[in-house]
Amino acid sequence: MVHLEHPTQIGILGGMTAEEALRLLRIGAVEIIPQEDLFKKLQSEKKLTVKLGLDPTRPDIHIGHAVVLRKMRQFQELGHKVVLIIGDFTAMIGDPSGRSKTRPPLTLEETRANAKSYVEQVGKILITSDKERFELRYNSEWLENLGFKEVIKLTSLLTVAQMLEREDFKKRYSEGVPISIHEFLYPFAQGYDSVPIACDVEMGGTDQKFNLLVGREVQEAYGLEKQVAFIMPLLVGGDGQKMSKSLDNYIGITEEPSEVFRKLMKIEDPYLQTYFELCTDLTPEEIKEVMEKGGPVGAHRVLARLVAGAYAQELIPSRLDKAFYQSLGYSWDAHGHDQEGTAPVVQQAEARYYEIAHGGIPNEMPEVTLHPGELHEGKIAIARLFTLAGLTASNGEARRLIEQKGLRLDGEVLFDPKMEVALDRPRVLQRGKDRFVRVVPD
RNA sequence: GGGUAGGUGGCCGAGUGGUUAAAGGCGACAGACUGUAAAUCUGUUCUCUCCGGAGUACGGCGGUUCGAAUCCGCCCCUGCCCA
Repeated sequence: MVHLEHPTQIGILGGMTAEEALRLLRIGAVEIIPQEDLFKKLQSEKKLTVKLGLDPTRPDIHIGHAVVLRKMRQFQELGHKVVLIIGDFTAMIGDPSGRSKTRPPLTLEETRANAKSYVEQVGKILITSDKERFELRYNSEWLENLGFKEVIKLTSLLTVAQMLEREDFKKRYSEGVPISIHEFLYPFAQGYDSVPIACDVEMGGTDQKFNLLVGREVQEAYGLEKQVAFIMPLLVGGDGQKMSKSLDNYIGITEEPSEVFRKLMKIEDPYLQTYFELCTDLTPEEIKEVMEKGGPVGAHRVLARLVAGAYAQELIPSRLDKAFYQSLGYSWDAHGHDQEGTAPVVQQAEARYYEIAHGGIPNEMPEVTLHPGELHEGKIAIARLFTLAGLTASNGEARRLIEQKGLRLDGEVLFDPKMEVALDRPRVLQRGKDRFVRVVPD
C-alpha cells in the first residue's frame, strides 16, 4: 500500500529558519511582492495568516488550483494558518479577471450551496481538520452589511486610470465591450476580505496580481500591516487553452484515478514540461532526465503515475518527488517504460488506459438503467439508446456518428442507423475511442 | 437627456422580402494516420423523422405580406459621440 503521510508529521517543517523557509516557499512562485516583507514576517516567528479567496460559482477544484493549494500546504507545514475565503458575496459581482464578458451574477443561496463541496475537495491537499491551521470564512459575513461610507473609502483608493490599466479592462474598453461599474468594485471587495482576517499573505495565480495588490492598499487604509502578494503560475489545460470543464482538458482533483491518468497522458507535448514543473516536486534535473530517457510517451507515463497516484490518496502527499514515485513501486531507472508499479490504484488506472488504447473494453464504466417504457417488444432504436445513455446529444447526432463509424455496440462498429437493439442483457455502448456506458435493462 | 451604430447558430461574422436551417472562419465531434500526442487529410456540427418530410430559430412583443433574419411600430439591451 502507498505510504500515506501521517497527520502528526505535519508541522515537521516548523523548526526551519526564516531563510530556509523562504527558500522553500520561493520554489515555483512567480512573484512574491515584496519578498522582503515575507522574509520579515517569517522572521517575526508569529503564526502567519495565509489567505486564498475562492469563487464558489464553479463547484470543482482542478489541478490548476492545486498548484496554489500545495504551496499553501507548505505554509501549513511551516506552522502557519490558512484561511479560505468563500466569496459568496463577491460571486454576486463576478471576478472580471481575465474575462471578456460580464459574469452573470449569482445569489447568495446558490453560492453557499457550492461552498460545502469545496471544503471537502480542498481537504485533499490542505490540512482542514486542525483549527490552528485552517479556517473557513464566507465574505458575506462582512461585506453584506458594509455601508456605503466604507465603499466610498475603499473606492477612493484607486483611480479610473489605474483600473483601466488592467489588461482585461483595457482590452474590453478599447474593443468597446461593455464593462459594468460594479465590476470595478470586485478588487475592493476582495481586498477588504484581508482586513477582518488580518491577512499576512494572500495567494493567487498570475491573473490575481492586481487584486492581491489592491488588498495591500486596503489594509494600509485600515491601519493594518500590508499583506504579501504571493503569486503562483497559472496552469493551462493540456491543450494550452484555459482549463475549462466543458473541454476535456480539465482535471478535477477528486476525479477517478483512471480519468486523471488518461487526461494526463493526453497532455500535448509542448505543455508536458510545465505540468512537471507545476504538478510535481521533481527537480529540474530529474525532469530533464525523465524527458530525455523516457521520450514523450515515457515522460507522460511518469507524470500520470505520479499525479494520479498522489491524487488517489485521501490526503495528497506534500511532496510529489522521486521518492514518492518509487513508493508507488516504480523503478526510477526505467523512466516509465516498465509497468510494474505496486500501487493498486495506479496499476488499475494504467491497465485501463492501455486496455482502451488497444481497442479493449474496460470493466469499469458508468452504468445507465433504462426505463422499461422505452422498450418496444424488448427492443429500442439504436440512436435513441445512445441518446438516453447520454453519449449523444440527440438522435440525429447518433445517426450521424453511426454513418461516420464513430459508435460501437459491445465492441462492434455500428453501420446501420436504423438498427434495433434487444436489451435482454447489459450492453456496452461506446463513442469514439474512450467514452463508454453500460446500459442495463431495468 | 440628444445624436448615431448595432443586437444572427458555442464564439466571430456574412446576409436587407422567397432559391436561407442561414456563406465563411474558429471551436467542437467522428474517421484515417499516430504515441488514445501534435500536424495533416476526410466527414459532420438546431430538434424530430416511417428519410418523403415536419417543427423550431436570427434581442422581445405585435403588425404588414401569399411569404420576414430581412419592411413597419413599440419595448429591452449594448458601443460610440455630445450633454
